[in-house]
Amino acid sequence: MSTPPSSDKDTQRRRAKPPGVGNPPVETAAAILEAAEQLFIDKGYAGTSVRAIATKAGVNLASAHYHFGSKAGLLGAVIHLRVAPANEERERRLDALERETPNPSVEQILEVFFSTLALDGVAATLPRLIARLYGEPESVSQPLIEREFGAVSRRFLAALGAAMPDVDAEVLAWRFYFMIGAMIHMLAFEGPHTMDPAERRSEDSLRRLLEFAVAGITNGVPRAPEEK
Amino acid sequence: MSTPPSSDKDTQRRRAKPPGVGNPPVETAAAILEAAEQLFIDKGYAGTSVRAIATKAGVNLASAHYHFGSKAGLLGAVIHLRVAPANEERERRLDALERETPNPSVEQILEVFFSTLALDGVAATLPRLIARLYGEPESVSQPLIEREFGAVSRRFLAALGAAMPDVDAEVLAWRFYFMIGAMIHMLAFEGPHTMDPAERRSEDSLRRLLEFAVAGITNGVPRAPEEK
DNA sequence: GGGTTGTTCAAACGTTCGTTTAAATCGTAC
DNA sequence: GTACGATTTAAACGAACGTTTGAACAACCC
Repeated sequence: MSTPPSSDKDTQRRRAKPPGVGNPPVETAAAILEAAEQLFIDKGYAGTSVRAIATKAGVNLASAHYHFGSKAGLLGAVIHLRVAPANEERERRLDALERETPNPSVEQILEVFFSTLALDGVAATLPRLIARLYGEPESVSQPLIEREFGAVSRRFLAALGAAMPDVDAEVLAWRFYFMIGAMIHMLAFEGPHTMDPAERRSEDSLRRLLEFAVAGITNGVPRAPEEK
Repeated sequence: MSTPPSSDKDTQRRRAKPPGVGNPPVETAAAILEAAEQLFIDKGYAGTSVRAIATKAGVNLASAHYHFGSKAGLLGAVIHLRVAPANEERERRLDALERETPNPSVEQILEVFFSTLALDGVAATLPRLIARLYGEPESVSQPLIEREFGAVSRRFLAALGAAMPDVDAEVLAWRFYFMIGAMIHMLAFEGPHTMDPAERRSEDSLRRLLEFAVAGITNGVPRAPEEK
């Protein structure tokens, strides 16, 4: 059952092993991560079995525990693999914006925040992965969310606060938090028209989301005061 | 193991049966629904076992299948039990608004939409239940979402369209959909400050959500044209 | 009373779960 | 070539899963 037939029938499985040639260890771990990511997205964490991951990756069942310790550890690794680079890029772009523009507008800040959703390498999976993470019970999701998003959220919240000095910090935090909800929702579920996952990250969708978010965050007063 | 000790120690369990006195059937089904609802909220659908539900409800394991056919059927029943009354009330209130006000504003319409979140009898559980439902894989959630929310969503979308005749229908649908995301997010997760579940439905939270939604839906042009 | 219907019960069905084990196999350094 | 650490393997662990079964039980009609 667990020995795949000699004919590797599709691209889903890891390369068929030439007899006697071992695979570099990194490949097994990478294959597990990739398969786990896809399945977590499609079925959720509780709905995905380690066996299904191992089968999809074309590796032995025990390899998942060997490399990642446990199913929960595997989830953490999958999340971190995708989220960390995207967040680093987010911060890098915000740094650049603040360097080039003395008083960046809310729209500019949010554009940076959303732009990473369309990054190559993360765009194909990250958004839905995040959305799924938020859908898990809080005991699973909360520690990971804080670990992965805590710092970057505070960073952007501070930048928005600087762009809107008249808005109370707590009020702003609420609006930011609603905005996150709108984003997660767009990434996770079908829009008003049926969309395939690629469509969900299209320029068009992101532009609409940006427009909505700017209006909500500024409460319909999009222009930052020219001078304070 | 499955026979509870004679001392019914808390309110969680069904009433201890006086020997020889059968319970009306409705009580068993209701106890199952109540327990299932709580567990689906806390652990999600895949994360909840029928055994856990039966134990929490203080009923036999087989009763869940007897009354609801399957675990999926039980989920459907739980969702419908809470959602249907809330949606009926939503439509009733919208009817009343449209009857009393010739051209209701976006804010008035959204206030009606959100107000049912604070209804007695549904407020304690419905919001988190909805949020959890949205977190499940689409194969589980999508049919239920369409069945339970399809009609009422189209109804409110039409009302919003009437209040904003200048806005393209597709654009409005997107904004409505973002708004749903913000709502779900607020109901499901901790806000910018740690909240207990009751806090999530407080007047304060709903007011902030309403403000955000009005700004987003109108794109910062809250006033409907006085006359067209 | 007997028969019928609806419900609850303990027990078990086969399957799948996350995890562990111990042997086999690898590349590499000696 | 042999010893060694790192990795993969087949197999099994006990537990939990959704579901089914058939007997017991309660209440009602006649």
